[in-house]
Parts: sequence; structure tokens; C-alpha cells
Amino acid sequence: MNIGAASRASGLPTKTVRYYADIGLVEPPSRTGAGYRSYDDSAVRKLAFVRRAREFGFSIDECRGLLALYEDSNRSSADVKRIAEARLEDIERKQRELQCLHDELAHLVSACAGDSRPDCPIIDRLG
Amino acid sequence: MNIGAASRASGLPTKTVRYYADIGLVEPPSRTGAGYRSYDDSAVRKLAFVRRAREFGFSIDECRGLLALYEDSNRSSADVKRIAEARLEDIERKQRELQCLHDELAHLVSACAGDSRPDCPIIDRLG
DNA sequence: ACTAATCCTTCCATCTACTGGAAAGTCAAG
DNA sequence: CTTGACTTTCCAGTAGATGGAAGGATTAGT
Repeated sequence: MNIGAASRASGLPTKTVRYYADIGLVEPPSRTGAGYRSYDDSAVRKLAFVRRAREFGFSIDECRGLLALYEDSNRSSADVKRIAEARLEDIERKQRELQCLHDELAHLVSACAGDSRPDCPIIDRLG
Repeated sequence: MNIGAASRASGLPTKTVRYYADIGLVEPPSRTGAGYRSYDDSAVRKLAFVRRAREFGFSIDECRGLLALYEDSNRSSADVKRIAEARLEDIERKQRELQCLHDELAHLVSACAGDSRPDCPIIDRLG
């Protein structure tokens, strides 16, 4: 499988597929005589695994850890759970931050006349 | 006022104060004979304005627009409101995304035994 | 066998918004 | 006169890709 096919099969852009090997996130694939990267099903599964983990918002480093656990049949689910719980706390912290921002900004927006006059509670709040 | 004082007064790191002038977000300050940057109250107010706007999550480009409006006494509050509403929509979109992630991840975490065995719904979901 | 289209390669640059650090110049106090 | 705090410029690095150029490989069609 050339990189284009692996890209379609994994759901990652070819650029990203190369990038993940460059940074050592996944194994560099073997090469054909002409230097083309050659992927097998197992490599594609790992790429797709990383894609899904990234979609969940795991960092590249967390993906590294998850991928190692994915490949380790002796893993303990506790190790996986720890990583996921840390990520969940990140998400919850971000949610609280966003909620504060949202409420304050929504308040300002609703208080702003949005007409041709210069008076503006949004600007006032920032200035 | 030297950059250190302007930094303390505006609440931005000196690095960031310089950076904002480098990228043309704020006017480059005048210099003393020795080449030290020299800030006045008005410059500090603009820096603090940008800091608050950044804290609200406005991008540098949005800050550019807001700063222009801040300085324009003929502004219409509608222009400000448009920028703030766009940001509010960003926030709301991000909130929805985070909520999805949160729910799915929380579900997986709660379904994971977190013991020494390898079976793990989190890995299953990613693999 | 030739050619055009598509694919692949490497390398370098760019994006956001800074931040860190090195080497060197300046200023105020004691 | 020295010490320490402050400042300057410049270069590099962060995360996580993405864009594009220059050139080689492959494949389908004629």
C-alpha cells in the first residue's frame, strides 16, 4: 500500500502520515525499490488509532502512550484509564473556562446596542 | 516609562510587549537616546486593552480590529458587536465539541475497570 | 514506444502566539 | 568603580501540522 492508499484507509492526510513517522509517533514504513513508503494493514490500524485519539483531543505525547498500550497485550487498563482521566480533567477545566468567557461575553453582547453610535459596553469592558 | 514599567502597568510580559510592536499590533514606541523603548499612559492603555481582549480569547487579528475601533471615536457599536458575536459563536461551537468529547470520554472512563487486566473499552474505542 | 496524468519523494517555509536564552549595552546606587 | 538590575537585538524553539516547489516513478491510454 502506497502512502496515498494508507492515507485514505486511515483517514489522515498524506502529509500527516509522513509527519507522524518523522516525529517518531509511528514506525517509519518500509520502502519499495523506488523509495516509496509501503504500508500494511497493521500500520494503517495504528494510524487510524492515532487519528481517533487526536480527535478525542489527546496530545501527540498522550497518543504515544496510548499507542504503546494499544500494542502491549499485557497492559493494565488502569494505565489507560489514568491517561483518559487526565484528559477528561483537561476537558472539564477548559469547559469551565469557556463557560466563564461565554457568560461574560454573552452578557456584553446582549448589552451592546449594535447601532451606529460609538457607545459600547464591550469596548468599555476592554478599555 | 521603560518597557519593564509598561509591562507591569499593562499586565503583559516584556517579551509580549515587544512582540506586539514587532507584528504591528500596537505602534512601535519612541526610543530614548540609549535606544530604550519609552511608553506613555496611552500606549499602556492600549497594551492593557489588548491583554484583556486576548483574555477573552480574541485572536490577534480580532484584537487589531477591536483596537482600531477602540481608538476610533466615530466607531459604530455594531462593528464591535459583530466581532464579539463571531467570537461568541466560536466559543459556542467549541463548547459543543467539548461537550461531545466529554460525554463520550466520560462514558468510556466509567466503563473502564482500571485494574491490572488488559481489557479496556477506551482502547477498544480507539482501535 | 511515447506521453500525459497522477503519484511519490525530499526539503524548506509558514501558521498562531508567544517564550527562552545568549551576548552585549545602559543605568542607578553604594 | 563595581555590582546588579534593566535593556537591547537576534536566533531558536514550542505544537501540530500544512503548503508548495522541484524532481523522480508509475500507470493508463494511444
